[in-house]
Amino acid sequence: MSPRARISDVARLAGVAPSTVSAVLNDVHGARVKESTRDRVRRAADELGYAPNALARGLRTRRSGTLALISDVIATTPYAGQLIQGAQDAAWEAGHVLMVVNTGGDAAIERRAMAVLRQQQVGGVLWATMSHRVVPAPVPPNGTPLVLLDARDEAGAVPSVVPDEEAGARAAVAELASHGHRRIGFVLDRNDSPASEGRTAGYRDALAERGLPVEDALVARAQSDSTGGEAAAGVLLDRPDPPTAIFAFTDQMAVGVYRAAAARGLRIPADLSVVGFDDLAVLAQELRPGLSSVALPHYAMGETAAATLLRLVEDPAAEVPALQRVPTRIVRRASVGPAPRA
Amino acid sequence: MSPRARISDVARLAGVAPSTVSAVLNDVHGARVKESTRDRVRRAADELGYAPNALARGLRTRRSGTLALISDVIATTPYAGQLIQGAQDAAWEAGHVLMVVNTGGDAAIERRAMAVLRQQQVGGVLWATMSHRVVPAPVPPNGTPLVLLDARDEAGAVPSVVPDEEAGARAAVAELASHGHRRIGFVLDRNDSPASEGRTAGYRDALAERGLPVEDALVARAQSDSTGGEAAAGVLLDRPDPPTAIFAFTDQMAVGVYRAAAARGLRIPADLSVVGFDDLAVLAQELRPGLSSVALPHYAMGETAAATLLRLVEDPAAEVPALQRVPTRIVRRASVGPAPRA
DNA sequence: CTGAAAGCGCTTACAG
DNA sequence: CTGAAAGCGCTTACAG
Repeated sequence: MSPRARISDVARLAGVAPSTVSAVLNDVHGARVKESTRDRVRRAADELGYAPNALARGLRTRRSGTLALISDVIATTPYAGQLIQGAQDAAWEAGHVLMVVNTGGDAAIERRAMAVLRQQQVGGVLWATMSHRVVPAPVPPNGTPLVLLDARDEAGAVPSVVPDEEAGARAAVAELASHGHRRIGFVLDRNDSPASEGRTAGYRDALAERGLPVEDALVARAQSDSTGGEAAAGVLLDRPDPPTAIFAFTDQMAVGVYRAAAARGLRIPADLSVVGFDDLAVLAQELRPGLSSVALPHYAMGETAAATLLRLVEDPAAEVPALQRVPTRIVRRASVGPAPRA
Repeated sequence: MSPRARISDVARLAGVAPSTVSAVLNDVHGARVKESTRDRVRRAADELGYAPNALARGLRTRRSGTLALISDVIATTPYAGQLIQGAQDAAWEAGHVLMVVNTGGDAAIERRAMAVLRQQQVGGVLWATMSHRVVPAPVPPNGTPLVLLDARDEAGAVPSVVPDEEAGARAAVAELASHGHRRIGFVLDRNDSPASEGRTAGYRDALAERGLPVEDALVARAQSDSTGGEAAAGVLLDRPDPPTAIFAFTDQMAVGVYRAAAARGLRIPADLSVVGFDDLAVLAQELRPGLSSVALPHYAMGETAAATLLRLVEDPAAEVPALQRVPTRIVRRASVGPAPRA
């Protein structure tokens, strides 16, 4: 077994031709081989520890059994690596292996990556960003199926998989409203990203559906960190008719909401309820009280994107949805309580 | 260009034999080809958008140009995905592509993974855990080089790359001592991991080197989260001769130290200085004051491990260090101040 | 200075 | 029911 066994070694040991070994081991449909011969072949393969050479097979069949994931960076956001895990698991399930390459956002590296992956004959490529963005559609190797992950292309021509920002925001508002809150504030960042737009739409819709006030005085924007969150929450809390609950654009902004509340002698959740977004467990569960938050479905997005890509790999003409929004999930901790009596 | 160009297409267009194309495009050392012929070949390759088929090349040369990274899970710890990024960058730099597979810690999946990677003819495998552990040495595909990442095998027979826990702890103590602290406490978890042992050793050595007190009364163990950190710090702070500074085993335990201090009316850093470990930016930078912390070198570890593996891939008999400890780095924020006057 | 031949390890029609 | 042949797209001696 030192030099790896080849199919011809198995054939010789079993006393058959290589083509018979191939037919048996691959369970070729319609191949008529006596059961006793099959047994001999399988035993010989076992004995030699035979495993087919994927390069030779791929060369012949024109299917390498590989998928690739190209991303700008991995894990700038703490749990975004789950995108890779989900994609890998789905690829693996389907008998594929996943190659990863990071471009650091550099267009030249990205072109080289596409070229190298083409040489490697990857069956398809997943193109991911580590936070939901709209991007110019990348150019895949000639004829290679492509799916965008956590990104949407400007033209909408490439199938893409993104988090359902809107539903996430609606769930946050629902959580607050179900505890009797009527004046629900929203603290968000200053960028015009799909995340901002989606969450804003979800927030307003959820309020409107319930007949709750949708007022500009309930929304404040600031930079997307705890300092910004503190400032924005301060603005809302200092208004004449302040909210009794605040939905924060991110958990980091929610940290600022906690600070703004503390500075004003407001207790959470007795005086103010808070829901964040992202579910950065390491942060949300260490706050006191623990922060309820809407979790981004990184793993599921990776899985969905890989599954979509695989359908395209099997059949390039397959109909796949242009845009799949993957549901978020709300993680309840202790930052939401009943609305205080007016 | 619809069907991909093959080397024979380039040869035909350039009016030479495929072997000449191969020699030119691969810059084969010692191949005598007229400069004018080289030009013709290169122009033809360009014109056809020719890129060699890595499967065919790998089959012939017995080098697939791929490396693999097997890990239990990715990104349970927020920034551990950087391990992958570092490994990928190093592999890429050397003209290799990185395949990843997650086993979820399942031994059966791991065996299958090794088998599949062997079929894929990977040149070498990186075996990673997402937090420094001692493990039974995994069995790589026959003759394939193996390097452990963030893990050490029981027998010490496999080259491995780990963080320098000891130096990290020494740096934390040095940071505190340089601000005049003499009674420096240590709050750690209850597991007997390489991390616990290394950081404990570093803490004691650094103290001893400086002639500072090394006392059991300055060390408290508890579970590895903020609740544990709070309890352990409470024990230390309530003792007759409490520390003026605390080194926490993790940032999460440091959060508990902050709470214990607040509960006792101690301000950070005026009354108590704190240094954490892990540098979970999302947490450390959101605390008030920002937490100084020892950062784990995930990216550098990934790079180092891949570089080591590549040496083994080039030359299986290469001498590589059995154990490489990668330096940590201290990230200063605002939780360390001068020791209060006694 | 360049080309023809063999072969890497498979699978796929096809013949018998 | 099974085997011989061809070929996937390269690279590597080797011949001239």
